[in-house]
Amino acid sequence: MLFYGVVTKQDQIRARVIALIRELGVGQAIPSERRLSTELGVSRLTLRAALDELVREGYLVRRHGSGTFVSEPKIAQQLTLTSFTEDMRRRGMVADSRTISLDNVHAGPQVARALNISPADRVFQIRRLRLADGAPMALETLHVPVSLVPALTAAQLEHASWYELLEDRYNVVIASGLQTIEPTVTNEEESELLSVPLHSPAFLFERTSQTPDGRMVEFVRSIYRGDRYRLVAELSQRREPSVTALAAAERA
Amino acid sequence: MLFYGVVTKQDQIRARVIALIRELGVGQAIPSERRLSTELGVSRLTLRAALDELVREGYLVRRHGSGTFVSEPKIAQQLTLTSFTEDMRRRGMVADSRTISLDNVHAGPQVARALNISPADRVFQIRRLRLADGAPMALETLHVPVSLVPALTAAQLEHASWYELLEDRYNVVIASGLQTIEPTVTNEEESELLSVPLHSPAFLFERTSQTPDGRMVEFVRSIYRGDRYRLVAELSQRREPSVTALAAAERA
DNA sequence: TGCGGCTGATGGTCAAGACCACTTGCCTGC
DNA sequence: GCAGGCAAGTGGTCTTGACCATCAGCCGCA
Repeated sequence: MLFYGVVTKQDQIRARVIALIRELGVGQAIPSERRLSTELGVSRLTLRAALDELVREGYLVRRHGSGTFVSEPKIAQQLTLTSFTEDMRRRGMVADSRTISLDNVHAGPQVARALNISPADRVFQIRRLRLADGAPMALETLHVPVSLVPALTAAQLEHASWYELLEDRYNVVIASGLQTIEPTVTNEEESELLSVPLHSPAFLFERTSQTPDGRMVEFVRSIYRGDRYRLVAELSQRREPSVTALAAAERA
Repeated sequence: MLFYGVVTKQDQIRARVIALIRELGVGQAIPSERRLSTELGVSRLTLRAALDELVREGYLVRRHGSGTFVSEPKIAQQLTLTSFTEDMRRRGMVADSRTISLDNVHAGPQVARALNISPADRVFQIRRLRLADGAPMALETLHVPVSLVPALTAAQLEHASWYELLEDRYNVVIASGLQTIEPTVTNEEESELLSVPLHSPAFLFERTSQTPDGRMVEFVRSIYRGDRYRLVAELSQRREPSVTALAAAERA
């Protein structure tokens, strides 16, 4: 019946529980499942499905026989974010960017395969030096089909988010992507641009991104300084959410 | 009353579906939910709960109105798992291990800080070469307080999972951990053990793990060969359209 | 021959209820 | 006063049954 997006009851419940979570403090218990389900007018199953998702995402912690509690804001899952600017912001640094070159070139075999286009198709090849707190952090080589962003200029890249530019000016929205991470060492050019000694340890990130309907948008190859950048991941056991902080807090 | 392990019906179903998946090829459809649920003698909801998990873990993909299919073996989400053996299994390789040394030593400053103990406390320092399909993949240095596993011997480490050993023999369960990842290059010793040239790119993983009540259990430092190992992360946009969609629906 | 709609099968969602396992605190009996 | 047991409340699991949304292929009509 509803044409505009299917909003399931579960999604509505999710939104209301999130609102509830915001009202409560960390460690506070939300109402019991049975109470919440009657209050919100849904079956316990539906309520649980919504809570399940919130638990998986780290908003809530369940404690069998005791209740469901608002958990510590989580930081994990660094690898789900996409924007250098956002990444640096989370790390408490100020991001900046310096465009080194912008060329209209043939895709060539590797880029063509990554973007699922013909090697003869034209792409913009953009090289940017990424700065954090004013010092070089990463060297980024971005490939994007000319057909997607025909009027792209270097000026547009300055002082503007690449993804906002895509969305606002070219109406291209990125929905998902695949990123691989390898260790490497810097070559001469990279060393010079990043201001590190030759053959310094570095991360090589390769990312492809696509629109909701599966069109490939970009292929990005980034070299991150190993001495300034590292990944952090929280690990948690299968279906054994971390009760640690809560338990400790309550003992205190 | 029931003391013996809790094996839920859902877990049994999961195991049977995984067996089914192994029999089928990538892209093949598994039986419909209704058929599977009657064949396996469980309700459709229970069956779905098991499938949900397998979908989340990447074994299956659902296609509304069409069926549920065996998906490409996925590698993503490396960072949520803890066991080398499991990691390799997911990558379709056979894991093995060779213990190089096992020593009872003082913790020293770095390990003490990681494990939150005194530098004078004694820890086992265990070095293991990790093999995948018979070839060296990683070099692991494990530190664990002697007080936690007083009777540990090298023999116990052979052909047994470290985490199973902890749980079964010493009743130590690991609930969560923190892992950092950096790029590095191999030194002489690492190069020799891993059979790679000197100064080869490699990952340096450092992990600390703790029990549900916050006791630190282990500090692990692993060097992974960069030419054989890489991380893959799927990126997906935050699931916040719920809010806007909800607003739209309520206006309708 | 082509195409459009119909139809059956599939996954997606939801309800109401039941019982189990665990936690907590009260309260009784010692 | 204290310890143990008991009971209420909580999350965990599972069932039966129902309807909706989507897909794919069949079949009849043009």
